[in-house]
Amino acid sequence: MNNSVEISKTNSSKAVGGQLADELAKLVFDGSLAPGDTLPPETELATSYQISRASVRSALQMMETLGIVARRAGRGTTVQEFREWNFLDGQVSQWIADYAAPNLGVLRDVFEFRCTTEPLIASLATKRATARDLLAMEDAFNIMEANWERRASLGERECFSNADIAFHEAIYRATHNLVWAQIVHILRPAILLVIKTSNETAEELRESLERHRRLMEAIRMRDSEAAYVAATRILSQTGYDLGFEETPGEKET
Amino acid sequence: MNNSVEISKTNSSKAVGGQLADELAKLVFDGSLAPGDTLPPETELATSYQISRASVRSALQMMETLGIVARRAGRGTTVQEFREWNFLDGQVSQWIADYAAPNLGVLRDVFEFRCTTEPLIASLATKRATARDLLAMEDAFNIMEANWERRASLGERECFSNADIAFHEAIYRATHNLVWAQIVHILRPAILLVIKTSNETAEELRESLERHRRLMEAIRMRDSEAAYVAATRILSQTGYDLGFEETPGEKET
DNA sequence: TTAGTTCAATTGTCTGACATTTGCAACATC
DNA sequence: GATGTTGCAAATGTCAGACAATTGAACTAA
Repeated sequence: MNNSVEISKTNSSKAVGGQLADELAKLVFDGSLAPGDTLPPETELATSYQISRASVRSALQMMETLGIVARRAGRGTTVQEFREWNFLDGQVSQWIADYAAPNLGVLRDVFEFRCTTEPLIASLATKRATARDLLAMEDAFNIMEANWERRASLGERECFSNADIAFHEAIYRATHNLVWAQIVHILRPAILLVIKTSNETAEELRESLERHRRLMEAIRMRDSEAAYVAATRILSQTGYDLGFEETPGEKET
Repeated sequence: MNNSVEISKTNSSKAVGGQLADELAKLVFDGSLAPGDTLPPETELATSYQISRASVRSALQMMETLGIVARRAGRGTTVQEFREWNFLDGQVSQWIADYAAPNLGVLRDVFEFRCTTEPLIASLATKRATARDLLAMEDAFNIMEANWERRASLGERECFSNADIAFHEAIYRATHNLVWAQIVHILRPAILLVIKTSNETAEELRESLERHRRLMEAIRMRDSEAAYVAATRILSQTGYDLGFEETPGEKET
């Protein structure tokens, strides 16, 4: 195996084991390695990437803990089925966001999950949000607002999408419930997918911003029903952008 | 440090690293090691448990990946804050079930989460459940029914609680959504807590069984509203058993 | 005071060896 | 031929010892 990527001990903030985990995760998430496939043995990975077997084991141990691969003495390391992947972990969702093909089945499930839960989360947030939570939402919203015109250009797009993610994260955290706070990780790949997939016009983006503003205001005013509706509308538009729903969802009273 | 538990290479199905991870997890989850505390250095753990440093590192790597500890070169290994723990992971929730004090704050959040979501999950399950899903629910229910009388005795209690867990798991899985399927892991510590905490009479247990039966029937009949109500009632009783709610929740029409 | 230096402690990495597990093939036995 | 046994090769698991890199604190000098 000839690898295009060098793993360096000094030229990276990450440890060697972590770098190899990134490389292997890329292969798994972009489909080069499918569930059931067997990875090269540790010794081969070590010589191939020119690192020690200890570092290889560190990487594989990490991926095993995250449910992505399974290791058995004497047999080797095999890629696990999707359902075994711990994709509510922050590292895994980051890998999905970075490497996964946009049509990964998980992402449709994530959208359905958001449709079911986010209106309730928004509603719950109206009852729990502190000043600090509102500030986090407002900060994120302001960055979105300041960058929406430049969403088309690739450089600024990341700035906008990070703010979009931060906005929704802030709502999850405003529930002050540890379970919702964990689930927040799935937002990153989910929202990045929308932005990569959809090709919204300037007018549509302005409307999207307005929907976010309404949700934020509803939470600020502790208006539970309004927050529920506002969250539903944002997701309805998201579903339309992803091609999951027919109507843009702006027709309700 | 003198350890009461031996770590053996042969007398256990688990690898040495995994055994040490269990030991350290016990210390963390029962409160002997609090967030912010520093663990002994790797070399000390190695001599203390009489295993190699490689195995110690394997254990610590696992706990780091699960968000329970953080390691920094030169500084050592410290216990992370609760919110960093990846308690939607199966291993972590198992540790919570096995070692955590029943008053762990997370468990209250888990209960709130269940109250918000399980009626919706039950409702969704009515639309998705396959024959195989119904079978899994029925199998679990039958085991509960066969063991409810013996719930009091400690030996049989585990049999009942495992069936209880399996019953609720089956409903989550019946959504055929990967996200809900991941979240299923929090059920084990949550349900074990109820069984450990509450001291139900035989009559109350019979009523609990009846509530479960109604939920199962509602899902079988694809009656979305009935499933929603049935799930709500089970949780209402659960909240009462845990001391979170006032009324047993059987008064609705 | 402040900036730089040294130093001890700890995790990160490397190397090489051996132990254990696993599946399979060859073989022996009935 | 069917079946049980043995031996072997491949892979992960564990061990031991050494060195590298990182960090923070104590120390020193301008």
